[in-house]
Amino acid sequence: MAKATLHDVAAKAGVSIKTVSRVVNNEPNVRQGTRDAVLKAIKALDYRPDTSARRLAGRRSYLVGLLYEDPSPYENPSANYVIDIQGGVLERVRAESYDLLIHPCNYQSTRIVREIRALVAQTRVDGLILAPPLAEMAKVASALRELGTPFVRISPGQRTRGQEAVHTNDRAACADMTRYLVSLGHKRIGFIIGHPDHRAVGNRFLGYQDGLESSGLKLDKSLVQQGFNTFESGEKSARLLLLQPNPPTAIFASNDDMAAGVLRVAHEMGLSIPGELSVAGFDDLPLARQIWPSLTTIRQPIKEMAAAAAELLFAKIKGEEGGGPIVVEAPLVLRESTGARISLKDKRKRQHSA
Amino acid sequence: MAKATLHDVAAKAGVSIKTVSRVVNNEPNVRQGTRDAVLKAIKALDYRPDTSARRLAGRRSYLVGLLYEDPSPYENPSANYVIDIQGGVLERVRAESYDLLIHPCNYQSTRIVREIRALVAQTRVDGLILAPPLAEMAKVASALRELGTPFVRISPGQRTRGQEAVHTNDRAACADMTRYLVSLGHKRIGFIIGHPDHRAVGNRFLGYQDGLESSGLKLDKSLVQQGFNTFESGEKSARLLLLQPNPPTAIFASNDDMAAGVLRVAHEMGLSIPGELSVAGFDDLPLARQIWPSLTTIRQPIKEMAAAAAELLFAKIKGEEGGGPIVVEAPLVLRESTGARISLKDKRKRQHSA
DNA sequence: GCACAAAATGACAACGCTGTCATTATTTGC
DNA sequence: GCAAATAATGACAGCGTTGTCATTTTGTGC
Repeated sequence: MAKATLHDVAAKAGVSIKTVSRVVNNEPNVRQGTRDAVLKAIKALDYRPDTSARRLAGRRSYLVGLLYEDPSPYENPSANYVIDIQGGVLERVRAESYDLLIHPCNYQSTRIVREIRALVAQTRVDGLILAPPLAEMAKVASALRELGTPFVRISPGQRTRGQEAVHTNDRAACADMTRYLVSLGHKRIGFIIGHPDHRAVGNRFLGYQDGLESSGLKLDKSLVQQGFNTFESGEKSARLLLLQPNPPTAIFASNDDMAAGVLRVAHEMGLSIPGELSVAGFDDLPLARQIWPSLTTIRQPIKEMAAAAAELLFAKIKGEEGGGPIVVEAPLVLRESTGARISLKDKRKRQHSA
Repeated sequence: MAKATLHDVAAKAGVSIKTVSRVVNNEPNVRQGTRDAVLKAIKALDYRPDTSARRLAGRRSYLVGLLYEDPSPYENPSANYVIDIQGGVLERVRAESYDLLIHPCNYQSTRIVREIRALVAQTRVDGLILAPPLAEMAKVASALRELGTPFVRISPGQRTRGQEAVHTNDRAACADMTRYLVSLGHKRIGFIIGHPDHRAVGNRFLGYQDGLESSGLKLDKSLVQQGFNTFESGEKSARLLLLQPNPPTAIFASNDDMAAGVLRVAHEMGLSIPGELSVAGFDDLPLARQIWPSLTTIRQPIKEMAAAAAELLFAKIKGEEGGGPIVVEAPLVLRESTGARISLKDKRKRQHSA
């Protein structure tokens, strides 16, 4: 059975191909009766518009691009993150019968803007979705604006021009986590800052500060280390934090990979967790459930964010206004790596009553 | 600057568009001088053939599909695996200026064959790359043969019809790993079999048996458990293995996720690693370096395999014969989770002091 | 050199759709 | 109820390629 075309449908419905085209594209000025007849013919013939023909004839490409940091090099962000983003975007993209063009890249490359320009020029994508850390690169955004290509960013650091981005409430969630640690009895809570190029992760540090403040604790700079989102940088920061004279009793890392690094160092040092050290992360990677002890963290609903971003992008492509920025809730996930602090004095009573 | 078309190039080179088309597609019957002139014009105008137009006019779609098991559900195979596959395939696909269609799916779905049929019918892909476990589904393969769509499989279980697949030497590598464990002094080596639907992983069990045999050890069925490639099934199998009267001193899991599960159970049981229990996995996921202790495993060069698969697919699409199946080496990676066995005497001392 | 085969090139119609504009129904206003 | 306005529909030319087939050029054998 050969593939049905507009002509087949038109013949079956007794109208012209242009009318069928109008129905398919939801254009106005088609009588309800005609529309129904066409719809019926489409269904009967299982007609699907040919994307190549549409691309060739029309102004649209029925293509959206997804730009993300290539996770294959070891030191780069998690594959799970990218997979979830792809999954969320694919879902929406398919629903619109668009195609998805995946494009892993390297945000540090000096040619990144040229690369993106070339991508847009060659593929003629109708729109682009940017994942961090590309989402927050000003030069990328301005290049795209100049090209007139609609785009939506996932978790950019700042909320300006909000309606083209999807955020999580990282800051508030981190404040909550910090207060939770305080509620367990911790007074010296270490923090590992995320990669400086990744501002959304920077907001997590602000949340930590908020949490301290609202708990009546002061920020102690000796308890804060700069990490780089990697497992290894988590290890390094953990050593710096734990080997000082008055080490923290809890460490809150800006992401799970670094938290996993902290856990590893703690194991090496023979610290019991959470008895002697509580550890918290952010992201809720699969890893968080698989390491030992399982990691208290904050769940980032990545797939949903990606789906929301795609939704937003389609609205932009269709020229719809408003909708505004989308903020998705990131809930705390309490697991084994955090617990009541055991000080030199016995605080086990507390544990029992809690 | 508007995009250059065949016409522009033809005008500049002083030939017809058909001749330009011939040059672009490397067709025969073009004089060298003409070819050079056209090539020069192409370069000068930075001409790139329009994929949509090609798809529409020609028989080819300049599209290859990548089918893999959706890794988003928690219990499913690793995201890293998929990312590496995508990376390897993308590399080759771009080099051929083809497009890549990613298609996560669910191999257990009853409609999987229909889904793939629909995919082929709608997108008209020129070829397909199948990742496990879809790579070894007979009904998928036969449906594709029937449709006449070229395809290449990555790590299918068996080596029949080899020239359309890329393998690793899993069996030999697992035999090596087993012998390595024996060389450390282990005589009771547990094994966790992979998912029964994933035959390539089944070969690993055969390798384990080979290794035992060549070391003069007999297969003890009480030391073998059936796993399902997941972290959780690794935990479960580990408990069954370790809680029996005469537990193994080493456990070799068919993949890293399960090995991570074993590690976790060992921690819970207070077993020191590798002192009281050695653990080995297979895959060398990033996880393998991040858990504690780091995992001895076998590296599967997934990205290279995927690139090789794409290469093979293009050869098939072009109708080239031969080349045969590709086998990629999987090297052992020795880390902290395996070590010399501590004798019964030492073990007792330790237990007492602990 | 000449007839003929083979190689090189070109003309032109698809491919399946959208955009433009002309044409034909249907309302609307008064 | 009639002209003008508006809604509904259709005819047709591209979009940038490839495939087919006709035409021209070059090469070959004798």
